[in-house]
Amino acid sequence: MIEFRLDRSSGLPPYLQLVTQVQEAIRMGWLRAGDRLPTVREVVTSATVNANTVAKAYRELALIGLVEARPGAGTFVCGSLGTADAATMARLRGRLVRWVEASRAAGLEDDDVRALLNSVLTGLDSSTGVA
Amino acid sequence: MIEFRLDRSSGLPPYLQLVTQVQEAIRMGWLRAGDRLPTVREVVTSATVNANTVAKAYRELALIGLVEARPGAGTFVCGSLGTADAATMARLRGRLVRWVEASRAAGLEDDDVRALLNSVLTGLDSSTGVA
Amino acid sequence: MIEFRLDRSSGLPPYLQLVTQVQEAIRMGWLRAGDRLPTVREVVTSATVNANTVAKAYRELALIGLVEARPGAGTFVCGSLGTADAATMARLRGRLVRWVEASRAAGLEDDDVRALLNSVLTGLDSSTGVA
Amino acid sequence: MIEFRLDRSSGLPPYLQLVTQVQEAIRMGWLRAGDRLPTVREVVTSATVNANTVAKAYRELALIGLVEARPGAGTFVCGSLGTADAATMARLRGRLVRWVEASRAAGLEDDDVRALLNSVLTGLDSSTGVA
DNA sequence: GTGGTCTAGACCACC
DNA sequence: GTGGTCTAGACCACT
Repeated sequence: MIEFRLDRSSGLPPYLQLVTQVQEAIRMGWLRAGDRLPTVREVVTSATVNANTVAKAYRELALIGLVEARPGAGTFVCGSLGTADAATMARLRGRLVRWVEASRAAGLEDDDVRALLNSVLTGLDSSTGVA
Repeated sequence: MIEFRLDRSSGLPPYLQLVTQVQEAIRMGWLRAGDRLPTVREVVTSATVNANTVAKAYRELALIGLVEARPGAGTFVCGSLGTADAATMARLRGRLVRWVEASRAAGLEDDDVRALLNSVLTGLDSSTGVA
Repeated sequence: MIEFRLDRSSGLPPYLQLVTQVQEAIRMGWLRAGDRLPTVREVVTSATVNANTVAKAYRELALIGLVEARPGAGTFVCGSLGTADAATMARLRGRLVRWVEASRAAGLEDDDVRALLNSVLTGLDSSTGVA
Repeated sequence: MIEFRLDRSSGLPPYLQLVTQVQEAIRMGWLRAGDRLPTVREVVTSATVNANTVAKAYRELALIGLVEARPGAGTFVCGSLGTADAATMARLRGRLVRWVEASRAAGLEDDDVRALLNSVLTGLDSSTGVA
C-alpha cells in the first residue's frame, strides 16, 4: 500500500504531490493495475490533509485514466505508465545508485544532484552556460 | 547571462521557478559571485512574465542571501551553493550524461528518469515497496 | 459571451452542467479558440452557484485541453470539438428544426423528443423492444 | 423485458439512469400498463448494480405513479407517458433515423447530434449566440 | 481584479 | 464503510 509523504515547504500544492507520488509509484512498478489506493479517509489521517484535497488528487488521477474510483469500494489503479522491463530497470537503477553514492562522497547534496540531472535532461551544458 | 524558462503547466508558482533556476545555475557554477542577473525588464520580455513576479523572485533570493540588489546598477549574485570542484563535477556530469543516454535508449521518459532518481535519493527501493 | 443555465432538478451535478454547456457551445461554434469565458465571479452571481463549483468546472475543462486559465486575465477557449463545416451544419440544423416542429405538432414533449433521439442513437428499435 | 444499461462515466447517478430508462421505454411504447419490470435480483445480475440502487429507482418510479409494486408478484407498469399514436411515431422515427444517418455521414458524433437537438429544443440559435 | 488552493463541514449515492 | 459534490470562507499567486 502506497504511503504518502507531503512536503509542506516545497511550494508544490499538496494535491499535486499526491498525484505525482501515485504516478511515480506506477512508473516504478510499486503500484499495478488492480491495486487499491488508500481510502481518502486513511490518507486524511496519515498525511494530515483535508479530505477534499485527497479527493481532488484522486479525481485528477481518475480523469487522466490512471485510476478508477468505485464508490463504496475504493479507488483502484487501472492504467500504467510504461517504463522498461524489470531487468533493464534494475540495471539502470544499480548504475544510478552507484553514481549517487559517488556524488554524495564528493560532497553533493540532494538538491545539487537533482539540479545536475535537471541540467542534463534539459540539455543545458556547463560549457555553453544556461542559454 | 542566465535565461529563464517558465513551465506554466508544472503547478509550481512561476516566481518559485525563477528562484529555483537561479539556485541551480549557482549550483552548476554557471553563475558566480559578482555576476549580474538580467534586469526585471529583460526577464519580463524574454519570459512573458509579470514584473511583480520577477521582483518577488529576486526579493526572495535576496532574503536567502544569494543575491544582492544594488539600486541603479542591477541585481548581483553574492553567495554560493557549494558543490564539488570543477574537475569532479565534470566527471560526475559525464557519468550522468552516459547514464541518461542509456536510460533513454531503454525507452525511459524524462519523468521516468526523474522518478527513478527521486526513489534512489529518498532511499525507496523496489524491493521494500514504498515505505 | 456564453450564459450558463443550471437545472437544479436534473440530477446532473451543477459543475458537469457547466462543463457540458461549454462543450456544446464549442461544438456549435458559439465559442471559438481565443474567446473568453465569463469570470468565475460573474458565473457565481449570474447562476447562483458557489465559486468552487465554477472553478471545478473550469479546471476540468482545462485538464481536457478545451480551455486555458490565465490567472489574472481570465479563462480562454483554446481547443475545438470538430463538427462539420458551417454550410452542412446549417442544412442539418434546418432539417432538424422542421422535424422538431412536426414532432411537437404531433403532441410530443421535449422529453419525448429526447427519448426518441436517444433510442435512435443507441440503436434501439421499436420493433425489437429494448434489448 | 426491458434491459438496463448503466453508463458509469456519465455523471448521472445510476438510480436515475434506471428511472430514465423506464420512462423512455414507456414513452417509446416498449413498456405498457400491466407489463412487469425485471425483479431487483435480475437487474442486479444483468447490470452489475447494487440491489439498494435498483430498489431506490423502483421506489422513485412508484412515487411518480408510473409503476406499482405488488409484493410477492413483482413490479408492474401502471401509468403512461402519452406520445402520439403508433403510426405517427413510426413516421417521425423514420425521418429522424434518416436525419441521424445524414448527420453521421457528415462526421457528427453522438454528442454533436445531442448538442444540436438540445440547441434546437431550447430555442438557441447559431445566429443569436447563446442568450 | 483574475484563477488556484486549502480547510471545514454537510449531504448524497453507492456497496 | 466507500467516493462525490456542494457550500462557505480564507489565503495565495498572478496581471
